[in-house]
Amino acid sequence: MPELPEVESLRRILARSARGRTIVSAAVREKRLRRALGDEVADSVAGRAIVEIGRRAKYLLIELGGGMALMVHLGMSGSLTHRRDGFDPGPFDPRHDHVEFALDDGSRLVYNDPRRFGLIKLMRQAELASAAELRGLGPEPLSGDFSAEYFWRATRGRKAAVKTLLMDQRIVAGVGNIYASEILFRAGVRPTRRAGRVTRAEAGRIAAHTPAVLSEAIGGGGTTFRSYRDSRGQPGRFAKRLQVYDREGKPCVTCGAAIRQAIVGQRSSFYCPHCQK
DNA sequence: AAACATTCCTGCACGC
DNA sequence: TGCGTGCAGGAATGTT
Repeated sequence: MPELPEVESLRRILARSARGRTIVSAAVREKRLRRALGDEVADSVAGRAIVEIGRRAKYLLIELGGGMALMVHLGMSGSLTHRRDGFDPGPFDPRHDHVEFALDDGSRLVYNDPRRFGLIKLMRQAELASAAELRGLGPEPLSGDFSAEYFWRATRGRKAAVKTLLMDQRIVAGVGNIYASEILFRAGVRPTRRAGRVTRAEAGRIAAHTPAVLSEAIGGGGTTFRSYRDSRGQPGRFAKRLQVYDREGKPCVTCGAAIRQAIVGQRSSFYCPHCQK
């Protein structure tokens, strides 16, 4: 679920609902996430204000008072919900409410993650830029830094499938499995194509459609494929607008040909055999 | 019951 | 030969 659009939607909602609040206390019920949570996290965040909510790639960056910051990654199945009295838990199994932050207005920020592939890490704000998770990330696709020329250069000589490179966080930050298929459909390039064989024009279309698809998805509040919910517990509305993902055998929205599925780099990929070369 | 929205690690092949 | 890089495959895990 959580690729860049879902994390950005989350960031925007939290910036309105939680920024400026103070964390009164925190409780860690399960610290075995992708990496074990440090024991000091709960005590260290208590009393700190939530100053700003940022994002880099698929990482949510919560700036706290006193020069500290929380780095949050949702993995495959994570969610961070802002709950107050009357919050409908919906699909959230309370057994997977692993970390909870109580805020000064009585609301709670709850990190829920059934598969525990996610990450919560407390660090000094000054250390963020050099953090192992963020160092080495490619350009942000919505910043304009992910240009046609850049992608063209990045693909030269590469034998891996173009979809694999589009999902490589070192090449461009934030594109995951769902949006990679959507971007390549709009660009008219098959996900299986060797990256080194992508033409300059195709690289240009991919670079152009990447921010376009991601922006549209953010506008729709992200994509709910199975269980994703935003911080208010709402599903994303972009799933209705997916043109190829999870549509194997269904007609292409452009030409009517049956959408095909292929495994590329271990990941399920979808494309139109007629529109994508 | 096979598949899965993400990332990290290992091991092999290749080229300089 | 040795080293770095690219790439494939698998692992982590619970749910549907």
